[in-house]
Amino acid sequence: MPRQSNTPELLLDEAQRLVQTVGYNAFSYRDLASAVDVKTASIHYHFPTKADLGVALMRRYTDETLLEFARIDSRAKTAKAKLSRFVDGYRRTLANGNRICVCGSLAAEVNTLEPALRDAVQRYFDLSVEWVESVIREGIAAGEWRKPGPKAPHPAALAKTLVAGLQGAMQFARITGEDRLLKHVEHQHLALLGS
Amino acid sequence: MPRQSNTPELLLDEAQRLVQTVGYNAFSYRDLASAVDVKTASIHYHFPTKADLGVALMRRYTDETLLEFARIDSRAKTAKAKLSRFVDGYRRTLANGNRICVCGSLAAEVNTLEPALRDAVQRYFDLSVEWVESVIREGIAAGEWRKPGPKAPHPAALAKTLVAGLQGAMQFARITGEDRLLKHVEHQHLALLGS
DNA sequence: GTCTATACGGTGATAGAC
DNA sequence: GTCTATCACCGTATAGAC
Repeated sequence: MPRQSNTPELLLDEAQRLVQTVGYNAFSYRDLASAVDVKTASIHYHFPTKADLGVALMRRYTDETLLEFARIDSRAKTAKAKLSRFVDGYRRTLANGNRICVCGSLAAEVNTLEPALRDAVQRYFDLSVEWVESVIREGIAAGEWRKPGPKAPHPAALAKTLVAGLQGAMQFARITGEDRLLKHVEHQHLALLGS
Repeated sequence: MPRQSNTPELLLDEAQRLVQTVGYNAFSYRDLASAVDVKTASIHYHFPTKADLGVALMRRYTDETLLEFARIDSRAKTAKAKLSRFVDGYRRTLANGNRICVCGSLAAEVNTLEPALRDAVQRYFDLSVEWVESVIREGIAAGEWRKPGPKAPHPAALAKTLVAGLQGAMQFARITGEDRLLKHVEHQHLALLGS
């Protein structure tokens, strides 16, 4: 995904990297300034407050994720393939310098965030779960997976545990060095669906 | 679990509460001082640096968790009951003012932590997984659950996804208000074990 | 759009009196 | 053990020149 090389985008790139590696509260405008080679005053010109920067970051991050959902929907043929690509996104994030999901990071600091930023994080989780749940229902409708019952949990529950499980797995994996955890989470959910 | 009301313990109580609600980087000695009604200089007397405070907190937290594992081992009869009590600990934490696990919080900030503190977090995860895995193996040996195979994942994988899944579920639940997520994670792992 | 200069509270930490 | 006083630095943020 190629991005324009203007200052705001470069700032968001670096801000995202820092959120994913050290957290939102742990980086400063000075950190961004030195990385992008501008002065902090210039950052305030583009993003008056840090909350503005955070909201802009979440907007871009959410848009890109929704775009990836659409891309997966249009290219993957089976529901299983869609879930596989979905999980692969997390794997690639982790492989990219041991980053975790932007929202997995913000989730831990949620009580310190501006309301607008907190809302954006919640919305991201809602959108992710909504999409995953639709994929699961699609797989059931297509006969790929069994219907909810005594052995198969409901799509709504599976969607939430998958998203939450992947977030937890990324944080766990970053610390322990475990590299098969995301695959385990994926396979366990597939097993619960009967495939 | 009654605690002595001396200053260091009160400071650790408040530090733990803050780590679990806002994160390690988001609270200051001033926050602790006002909560415990001492001056920041007194905190430095007990814990010279913030890293010392963090390490002391992790030591106490880990010790209490190991004590709980021993308590569960001695009181719960079946492996299923042990896992249920284990998950209930997370549920109680979340019910106690929307707190998350100390280590789930620190995990998100791990790249900003002093090495000694980071090591303590990793050790906590290792100990948790180790205990959960032993419970799972015990349940399989006792015939409560089926052996690993094409349908049942290996104990090592299940132990890791359970711990990571519960951590992710707490963070997810705190934001979305979802209150059945921990139960879902527990039930799904039981289902994968065949019970 | 970017800069220099600056304001000003927060931060971990220390010295030394009691 | 706890206090007052103080430090040097870092944090977000702003004013105004270019």
